[in-house]
Order: sequence, then structure tokens, then C-alpha cells
Amino acid sequence: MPRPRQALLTRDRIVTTALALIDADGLGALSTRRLATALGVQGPSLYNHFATKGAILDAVADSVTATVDVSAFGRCDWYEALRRWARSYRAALAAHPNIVPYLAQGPGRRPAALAMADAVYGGLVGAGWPPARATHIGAALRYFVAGSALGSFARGFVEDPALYTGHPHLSQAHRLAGHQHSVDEGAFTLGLDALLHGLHAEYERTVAPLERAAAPE
Amino acid sequence: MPRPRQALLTRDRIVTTALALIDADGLGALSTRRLATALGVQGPSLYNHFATKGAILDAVADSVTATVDVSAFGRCDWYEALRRWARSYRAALAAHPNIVPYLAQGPGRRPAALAMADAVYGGLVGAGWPPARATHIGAALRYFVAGSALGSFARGFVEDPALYTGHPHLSQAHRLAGHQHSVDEGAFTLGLDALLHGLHAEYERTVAPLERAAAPE
DNA sequence: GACGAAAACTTACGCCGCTAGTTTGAGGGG
DNA sequence: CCCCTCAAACTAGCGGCGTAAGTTTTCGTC
Repeated sequence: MPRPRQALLTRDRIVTTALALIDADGLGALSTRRLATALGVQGPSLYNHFATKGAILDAVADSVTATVDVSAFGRCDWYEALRRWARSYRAALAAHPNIVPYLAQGPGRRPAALAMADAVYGGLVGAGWPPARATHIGAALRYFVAGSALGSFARGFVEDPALYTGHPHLSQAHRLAGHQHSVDEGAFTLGLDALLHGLHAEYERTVAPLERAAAPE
Repeated sequence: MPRPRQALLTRDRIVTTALALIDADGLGALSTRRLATALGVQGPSLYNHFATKGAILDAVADSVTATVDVSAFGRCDWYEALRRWARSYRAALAAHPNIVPYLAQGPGRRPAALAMADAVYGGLVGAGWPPARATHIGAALRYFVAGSALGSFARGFVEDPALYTGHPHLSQAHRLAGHQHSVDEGAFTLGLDALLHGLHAEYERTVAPLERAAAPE
């Protein structure tokens, strides 16, 4: 087939289809040939639109990151903004868990990831956190969110009671997989609340006094 | 070459060499052929000792998990034990960051990972945490540790100042990669302290009263 | 209307994980 | 001591992978 009258592929169509395949079959199951077949095309045709498979994955990852809501920074105080961002971030990743290992490598050159980092860091610095501390906070929350989305904690335990007979406290572990949602959600909520609680305490101890001294009403 | 007088391969030698290759060149660069070459052997010979490449990776992952120290449970109170475990866990993963994406999928059928889960869960329940809460705490800390080891936060930012010109707050982001250790370490310490602080507060609020009622001196 | 860029194609290279079948030394039973 | 079985290496090869190279035809532009 030569060049068709109507282009068969667009970057958008490739990204959307790739994400669907990754969601359905996992990151490892995405090959350029399978992706092309799903698009009704031969493998190498993709290279007319993306330089490498990695560039496709970057675009897929960024399309997921782009759905994260950072609008709470500037609208709420830093504390509430962090909470809303973290929940939105986690929701975005949990909707596409198979891409998380790729996405969690860092923002790299992906525009949506950079925009998110900018909003979070800017929001924290704007609230009075020292720059180095703001970096640490952003990193710590990314650690927690990425870790929570990387793989279900509950599904990490095989559903085979015999496996746990040698471990006195794990006799119920085979049931975890069946309660995946409540376990993962409960752990995330607990951890997020605890993290924010601790950060709040540090803010009151180190930042708030300075803020009050600078603008004493 | 037929069967040699002295076996060329052992499971231990395969695991050790595989870990070295993964450390040096990344998870993606480990192929059965490369591994076999490093061992002075042809590719398929590995299959005399392991059923699949995944089984090799399981063994490598478990050898890393086995270095995590959980002895603080039972020796310290739950709070200090959690801290020591988390630090040891992170140190083990950070020493071999390239295997983390594989390892973080959960314990699966890996014995050292199951033993670690058993110790942590048992320690928390023993301290009075309700079972469901103990599960959440273990999960939340695993989220955080795995996320922190999955990829350096600092190295996630490309060292190219031009990339950040469009983002007002990221003007210094290209310097992050140069301070990888202090950034990642600082973020981990901050997050861990905050998490534990929050958990301690919840313990005092929900568990400690019951403990005092049950054993009033 | 000529022409270069664009978007599909085919072919091919060197990797990959893994299977099948072969060879031959090692170790145990008569 | 001989033989039999098993174990641990081998070679050959399958189908799939990412992607480079070159071909064909159409589109958009001057």
C-alpha cells in the first residue's frame, strides 16, 4: 500500500490504542507489531509518527499525567491542595496501573509531568515552605502515590492458602486479593492522612512562626 | 560440550551474576544469552537450573529482600521497629534500584518477601493494632519505600536547563540530578518521619486507650 | 505541472525467550 | 566392574521483538 488518500494513523490514535492495549494486556505485551495490527497497519508504519517505541510510551504516559488535577494549588491552602492533588494523582495512575512503572521513572521530558511538578513546587513555595523542603515534600508524596499505584498491595499476595502455612501471622493472607479495593484504598487513605498530619506539624513548628513574623496582621 | 566433570553453573552463581548485570546495565539489559555468556556458558544451559527467566528474576529479587532487617520487631516498640525496618528496606532496595520495579509487584511466592511480611504484620498486631489496620500500615510503608526506591526523584529531572524555561518555578530543576543523594535521602527522611508521626497520633487516639483498659498496670 | 515531503509498504538484521533433541560424564545398583 | 540412568552441558531452530533501509504513491506547494 502506498500513501493513502486519508492518513490511516495519527499520533492521537496511536496513543489511545497503545494505552488501551497496555490497560488490557500489560506493558510487556505492547509491541510495535501488535499495536500496528490493532491499528490496521504494518509494524514499521508507526515510525512515520514516532521516532521510537519509547517515544510512544512517553506520549502514553504523558496523556495519563495530563488528567491529574493540580488546580487546588492557589485555590486551597497548601495542606488541602496537597491532599487533593495526591488523590487525583493516585486516581489517574490507578486507572492505568500497567503504565505506572514507566511513568514513575520521573518527568523526564514529558510536558504534562513537568507542568504538574511546576504547579506542586510553586504551590508549596508560595505557601512559605523553603525551596529545599518543598522539593522534599513533592518527592515524598510522589514516592507514596507511585508506590501505591505501582502494584496493588493486596494482589501481591497469591490466593493460595497453602503458601502461607509456614508463616504464623499470614494465615489470612490468601484472602487479601479478594479485598483488593478496600485494602489498597484504606492503606492509601491512612498513609496520606498520616503523611499530611506529620507535614502539618512540621509546618506549624518551622514555617508558621516566620510567616507570622513577616506579616503580623 | 557434554556434562562437565565439575558443574559450571549453580543457582547461586546464576543469581549473583544476574544481580550484578542488572545493577550494571538495568533490568531491560538482562537477557538469558547475556547472562549465560557472563557465566561462560550457552544461553539455554540456564534452563537446567531455572524453569524460566522469571524464576531467575524471582530468585534475584528474593536475594535482595533477604537482606532486609526485620529483627527490630519484638526488640523495639512498634514505632521504632517500623522506622528501622523501613530504613533497612529502603537501603536494600536502593542498593539495587534496577530490580525494584520487579520486586515491588508484591511478595508473590518469594520466601524472603513472605517472611518479611510475616514479621511486620505480626509485630504490628502484637503491639495492639487491629488486624485490618496493621495491614494498612504495612501497605502504606511499602508504598512509600517502594516508591522512593523505584527511581530517584532527582534523577527524574533531565539535566538540561532549556527544558524548564516554560515553567516558572522549575528554573533550578536541572540542578536536581546533581544533588541526587541529598534530595532523595531528605525526602525519604521527611516522609518517613511524617508518616510515623501521623501513625503515632492515631495509635494514641485509638489503640492506646484500649491497651490501658486491658492491662491497667 | 513539476517536485519534494509524507505515509504507507516490504524486506531484512540481529536480538530475544524458550523448546527439542543430542552428547557425554557422573554416580549408583547388580 | 559394568551398565543404566540422570544431569548438565551442547546445537539447531521457532516465532517474536525493535527498527533501519529502501520503495511506491499521493498530497500540497510553487
